[in-house]
Amino acid sequence: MAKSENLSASLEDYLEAIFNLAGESNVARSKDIAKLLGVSRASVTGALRALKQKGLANYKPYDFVTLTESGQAAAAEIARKHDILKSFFTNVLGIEKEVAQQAACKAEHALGPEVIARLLLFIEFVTKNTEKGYDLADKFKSFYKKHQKTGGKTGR
Amino acid sequence: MAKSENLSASLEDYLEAIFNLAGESNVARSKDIAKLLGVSRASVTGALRALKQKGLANYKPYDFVTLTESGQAAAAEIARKHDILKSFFTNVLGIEKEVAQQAACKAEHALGPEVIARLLLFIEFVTKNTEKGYDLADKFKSFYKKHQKTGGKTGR
DNA sequence: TGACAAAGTTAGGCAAGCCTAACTATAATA
DNA sequence: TATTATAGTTAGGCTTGCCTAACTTTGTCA
Repeated sequence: MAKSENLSASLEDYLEAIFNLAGESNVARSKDIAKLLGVSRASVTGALRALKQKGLANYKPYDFVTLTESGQAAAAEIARKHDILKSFFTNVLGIEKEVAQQAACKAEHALGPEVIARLLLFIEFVTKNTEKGYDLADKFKSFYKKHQKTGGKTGR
Repeated sequence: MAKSENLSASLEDYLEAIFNLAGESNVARSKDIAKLLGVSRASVTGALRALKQKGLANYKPYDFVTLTESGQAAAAEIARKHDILKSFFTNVLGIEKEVAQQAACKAEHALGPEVIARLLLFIEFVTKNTEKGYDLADKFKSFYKKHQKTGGKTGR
């Protein structure tokens, strides 16, 4: 099983992009990957070769891209984590979608698997607490607003 | 004022290392920086030149390193954030010190200033909640333990 | 003071990722 | 089917950040 830990942050981005594109339209075109990631088509070619070499993508020059089984699995796992993180960033921290997405993409590699695992759990915990009526996200939002007014040093 | 956003993750690490070393012994030697960051002395030389060029370090070949005023300020800010993050990772998430330190160092650049600012605020909020008797960290710890026993998919 | 060790620097290389420009393959249509 | 546009690839280059090996400077001590 290909572990995502072997993947560079950059390759993870490509993998996730392919996964998402393939999910939407069943087709991942080089051009769209490039656009989605804001990168040149040439860079995509390089990445595809790398993903193929790692056994994550079925790649033939001048053809559509699909993910191998382990590529699928890795991508799904990456996407799952990103979604959780993103929702924490947006729903709890109140961050804008775009920014949250970006941050979620980079988080795993930066923080490392242990911190991420625990953080995901923490988010789950916070979410459950919310359901029970102790709405942490809401409470935090008031806190944040108050903090803004009183000119907290942490805010921008 | 030199903003830390202009600094690469790597240079931030060097800056913080110098700051910490200088704090302890008032002297930052190339050798110690190298050791602290797990990097060759040659790499340190390169980083010092970069920091000087950015006006953050007073650097002369074959001499000790000190930080300029803006270097000090930037380093202090970086260190402050790292400390907060680290304490969240260790105290709330229950991550090991070393790992937490590493993650904290990389977090800012990966997550970006907005997410970090909000996250620091969130940590502050959680901490305050703790003081009021609703000990989130503690509650999370039980949650985590329970989750471990029941074989959660998010855990390691 | 002269020789040696330690600290620091320079030179040269490597890998990852990105770019642009030029080329090739594919597809679409007159 | 020949032409042309579009997608994809290749070639060559740049930057960042790291490395090792060899060299220089500095400091120590006999």
